[in-house]
Amino acid sequence: MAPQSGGSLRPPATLATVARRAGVHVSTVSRALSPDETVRRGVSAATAAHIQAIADELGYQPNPAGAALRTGRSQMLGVLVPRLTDIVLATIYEGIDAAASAAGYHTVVANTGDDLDLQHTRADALLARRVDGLILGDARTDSTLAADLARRGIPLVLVSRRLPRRVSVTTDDLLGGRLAGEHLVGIGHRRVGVVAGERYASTGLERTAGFLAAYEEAGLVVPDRYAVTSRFDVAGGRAAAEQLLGLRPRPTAIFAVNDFAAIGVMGAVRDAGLRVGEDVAVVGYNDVPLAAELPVALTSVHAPMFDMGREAAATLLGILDGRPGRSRRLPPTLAVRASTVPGTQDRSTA
Amino acid sequence: MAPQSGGSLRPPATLATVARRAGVHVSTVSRALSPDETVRRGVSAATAAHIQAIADELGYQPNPAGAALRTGRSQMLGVLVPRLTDIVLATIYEGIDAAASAAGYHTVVANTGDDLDLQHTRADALLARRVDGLILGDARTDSTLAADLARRGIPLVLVSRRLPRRVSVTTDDLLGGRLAGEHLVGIGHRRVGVVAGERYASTGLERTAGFLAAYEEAGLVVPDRYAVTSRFDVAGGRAAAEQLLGLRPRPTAIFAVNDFAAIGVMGAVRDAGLRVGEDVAVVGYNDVPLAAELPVALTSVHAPMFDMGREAAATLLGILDGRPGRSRRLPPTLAVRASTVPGTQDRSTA
DNA sequence: TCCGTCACCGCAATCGTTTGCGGCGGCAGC
DNA sequence: GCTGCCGCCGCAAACGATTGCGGTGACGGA
Repeated sequence: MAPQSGGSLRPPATLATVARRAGVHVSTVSRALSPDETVRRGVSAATAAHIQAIADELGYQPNPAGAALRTGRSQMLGVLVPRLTDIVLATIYEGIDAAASAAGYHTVVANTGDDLDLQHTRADALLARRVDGLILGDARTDSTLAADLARRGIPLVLVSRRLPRRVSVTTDDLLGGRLAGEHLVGIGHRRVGVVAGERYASTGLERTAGFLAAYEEAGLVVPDRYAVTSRFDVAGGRAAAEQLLGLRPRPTAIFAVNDFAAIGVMGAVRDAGLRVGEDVAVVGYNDVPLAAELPVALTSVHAPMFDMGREAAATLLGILDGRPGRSRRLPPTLAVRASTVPGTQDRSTA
Repeated sequence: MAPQSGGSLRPPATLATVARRAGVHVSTVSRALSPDETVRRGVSAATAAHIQAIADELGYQPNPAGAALRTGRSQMLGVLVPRLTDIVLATIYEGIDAAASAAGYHTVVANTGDDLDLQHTRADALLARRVDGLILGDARTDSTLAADLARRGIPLVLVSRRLPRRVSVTTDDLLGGRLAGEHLVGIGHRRVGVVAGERYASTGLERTAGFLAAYEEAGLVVPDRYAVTSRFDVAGGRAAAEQLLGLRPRPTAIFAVNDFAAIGVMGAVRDAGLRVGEDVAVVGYNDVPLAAELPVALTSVHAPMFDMGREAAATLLGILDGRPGRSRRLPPTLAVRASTVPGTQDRSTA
């Protein structure tokens, strides 16, 4: 292990070092320095202060290996994501890490690329590291991973995507899809297409369902072939949009369940010689920072990604403390921009 | 600690468990299961196989806390980045993690937001976790952090940004800037502007220097006021570009040391009623995936971000093994697109 | 037959922390 | 003055893995 802050190049201070200097037993030092207040009460205020001073002077930092060995808890959380280069997951992860480190936990993250085998492999690697719990950002409806982990008693919280009987923190994707649908209905689009994302992700499924529900309630039905699955990236959105734009009658608006897919849609619209916002309206989902910066600013369902991460971590920490975990669906809002209402600068329903 | 893979809900198997079942001493099990081949040779092939079989059957996973306590090494690397939501750093981090996990190491990452205090705080938190070494993705020329860590003997590698006397893995930013400059010179731009990034980052400084050198060698001098500092994000690029476009004579091309700044530049160009690529050429740096997908595809200096991360991790692992660390500058290439040569689909010098 | 060599394995200490238990005072109550 | 209580602290046993050292047995050579 690397030399620590205690001094230039000597071995880091331990409880024993502090104890010797303070003229007390290591157990007393351990108690005096405990974060747990009830434990700290086991030592008098005077000696506690004395020990604290010496610990500071020596730059004492508890060795997590020793603590983990004794307590059986590593103070680390594992996080699985499809990929960290996706800004949505990266933002969620930042929220997770913020909440975790505020509680004295560290997080270890791993990419799975939405690959079924890799999910298991990476989860096992994290568990081999003895993480205290897991946050899954890549739950798939066609995977047994979450169920397996739950059966093994691993403290577990899903984020971003949901699964039937598991604790999860997501946006209210049904509502988000509905917001998008109501918006397009409201501005007069009667023939619309949906870029629905991967069929194994609850996000795409529910956003699509909410969107279609809004249309149904308006008495408009969206034929099946106007809703196509897709990858979540730019290329996926582009391919799906090309398919939709080939339909007759051509849709006058397209809802993509993900901003990057929406960017792909915009590209396909341009390539077809049509104008985004004028000829074809486009709505995305998540409202990533880039959405407002595009040449034609993208109307998007705003999702509180950072908050989702924070809540997910808080929920998992609660479970580790023995409190029951409850699923939450954070409310999305709609940010209307030029891709559906040309001339709009930026306004947001909130 | 969470129940492990060994069984449904019983405590995870330990060396002792395996030893008892195998009828040997724990030390023999430890040796038989060691990743180090020379250690493994201390036990006969027969017993090793027997032990291995039982370990597999029991799903034995070594407890890292025990190993870390004894060996003094945690098999964890700490990584500091400005922010993980920056796809450049996220990609570099993926490279780091790929190399680290292939070598049996885990990585712990922390955001510093390029904040001087936070850099120290987060580094200390990582060291308190007893990481075996540190990779700094947020080195600043005006910070003493790297020097402090080096003085304390912490194994250290910089990535993305350089610092004079430290081991680093970066792209050859001087060359990258030069490629951008030579390209613009070559297509006839004589009056150019530079969005130079933050003055504390070697990336912006060297990319700018390389760019200016290319112009000097062409006998063209870029006046000081045509090179402005900026933040690295879209808004920063936009603000800087507004300033540049206000100059007379107006530059006919702008080089931004970062793709997101370049996107901001493109926005400012449009807002000024000019056409990107036609009236004002724009060049970015890094060649993030989005660059090729923009409505006007962005010419950009391609940087091997994933490889940088992988090399940085490999270098740090080498240092941990006692090998001397050597700095590397990976060669960038230029991807020419429509933002400088209208009509270009996509071609890349490689 | 005896000794030396070597391969294989066990012994036990050690890393640093936490925590149940017990001891030792001092103080109050009777 | 004795007993009981309680606040404060020390003792020692864990937790799980690694490793220097020494022991045991087999085997070969003389």
